[in-house]
Amino acid sequence: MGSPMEGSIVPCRECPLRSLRTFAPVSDRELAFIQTFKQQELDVRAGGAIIPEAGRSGQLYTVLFGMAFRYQTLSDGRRQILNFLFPGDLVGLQEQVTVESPHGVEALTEAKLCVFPMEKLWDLYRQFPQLGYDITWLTAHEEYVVDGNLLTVGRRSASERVAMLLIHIVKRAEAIGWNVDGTVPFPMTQQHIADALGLSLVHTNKTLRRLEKLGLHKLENNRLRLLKPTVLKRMADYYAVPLRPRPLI
Amino acid sequence: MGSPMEGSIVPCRECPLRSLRTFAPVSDRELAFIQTFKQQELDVRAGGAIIPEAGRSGQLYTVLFGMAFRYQTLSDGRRQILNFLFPGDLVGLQEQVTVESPHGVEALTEAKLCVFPMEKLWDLYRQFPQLGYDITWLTAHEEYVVDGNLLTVGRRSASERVAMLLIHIVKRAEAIGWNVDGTVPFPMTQQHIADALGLSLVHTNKTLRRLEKLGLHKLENNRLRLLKPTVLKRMADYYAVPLRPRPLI
DNA sequence: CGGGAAGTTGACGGGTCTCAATGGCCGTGG
DNA sequence: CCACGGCCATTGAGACCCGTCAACTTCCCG
Repeated sequence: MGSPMEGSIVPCRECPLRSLRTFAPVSDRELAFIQTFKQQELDVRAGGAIIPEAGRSGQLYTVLFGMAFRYQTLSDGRRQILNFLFPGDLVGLQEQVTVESPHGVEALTEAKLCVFPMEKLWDLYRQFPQLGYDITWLTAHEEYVVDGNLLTVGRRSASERVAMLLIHIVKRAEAIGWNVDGTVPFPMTQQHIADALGLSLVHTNKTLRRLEKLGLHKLENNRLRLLKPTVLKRMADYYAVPLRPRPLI
Repeated sequence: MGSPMEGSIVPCRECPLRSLRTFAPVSDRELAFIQTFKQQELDVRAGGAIIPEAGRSGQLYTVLFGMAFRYQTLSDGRRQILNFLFPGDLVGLQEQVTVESPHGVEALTEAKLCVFPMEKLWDLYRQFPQLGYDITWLTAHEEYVVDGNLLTVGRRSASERVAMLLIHIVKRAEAIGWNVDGTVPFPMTQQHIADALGLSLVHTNKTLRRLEKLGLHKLENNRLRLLKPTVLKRMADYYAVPLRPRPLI
């Protein structure tokens, strides 16, 4: 998943993500603006907080490398993971909506994020309407992902939920070239999976083991391999939706 | 909830929603543009489809009056309601993200919607950056709502879910002046509630009855009255989050 | 080696689901 | 006018999926 380069900030024109086909190209002018928009970088360790659940950060973040997740908790500690974040994902916009932070964001692995100041967001909309539209697009896309998670948690059985999660993780990982030799990184603990799927830890474990014993997938060394993707997709009632090329800011 | 005015289109400068304090003011220039952006109006009966779950509409909609809901279904018919739509809510943006429609939108009551063509969306971003930002805001806000629903469905018990729904409906209804004499419109059937909360119809019924017998709320004539809002809020672990003034397009 | 986090497994209880039957309301048509 | 059918709400009984409790193992890192 890469490692942080201490001391030096990655210039946007050399951003390793842009060379991926997943991301739509940008003009030189736009790229130059994004470079000025990028205020700094944020390095976090695995398990570190990116946005605390209480309080405001007043900033936007794009995941540069590593994985993270958005979550919300009840006062007695029950936690729901809203979605997982991959490189290229934008976080922090929802803070514009509420006065307090509506959710927490935590790193799943060691990660690096590009930091953008909210104050310059207005310049972006005024000077580069296309980038403004791209931000809307990214927000709508994230909502689309959360919609899917809500369908999963609300209407799928435990096995179906786990199957869905496995497929989804692989799909997102593949989009950014993380499929190496048929396996993708899988840094989540079973507690993360349980919190994402609305299940208990114990039941998550049993369901995972059952699917693994059925030979549908294999989890080893924090990497995931789908052995029978077709069966998993049928089980989850999954069908791929073609996406437009994705903007990157 | 008002009734449709056959034959005549509501001019944006006379939009009955704008006089509500819930919505942020706009400049005259912006209002004039919104007027040209508004292509037509769409009238739907209760239960009618606004956006079919398959296929694309290629348009944006703002609810002018009435209620609706977004949903997604599995191939065997299981349905999850993603969120309820109130006047002022914007729908249709997510279609930009996928090639096919990611969700269906259905009217809950007789309703009227303002229709905007996607093609002119680009003009909006270029000529009126503030409106572009507003659209992002509305999208982020809807995601914030869906986030909350995901927490509810994933981590709250049946009673807690029902309590949460009741509070949420009242809050949204009050924001647009629908609180009359301590009651708000409640057009959903128990099947809608079940599909929104990820519960079965039978269990939804029993839970509703239990809370009602406890004297926490009263449902009558398709209107809802909260009798013990404090108890309901404690039960749901609800706490109000202050929102910024809301844009209206 | 020691200790804590993560994973695994069994037993048991309970919350929720499914099946089934009934009654109320209302629009339709005979 | 009333019979009828369909949708919605209500309620009971039983099954089952999933949660909780508890104990143990494995893994990892200091």
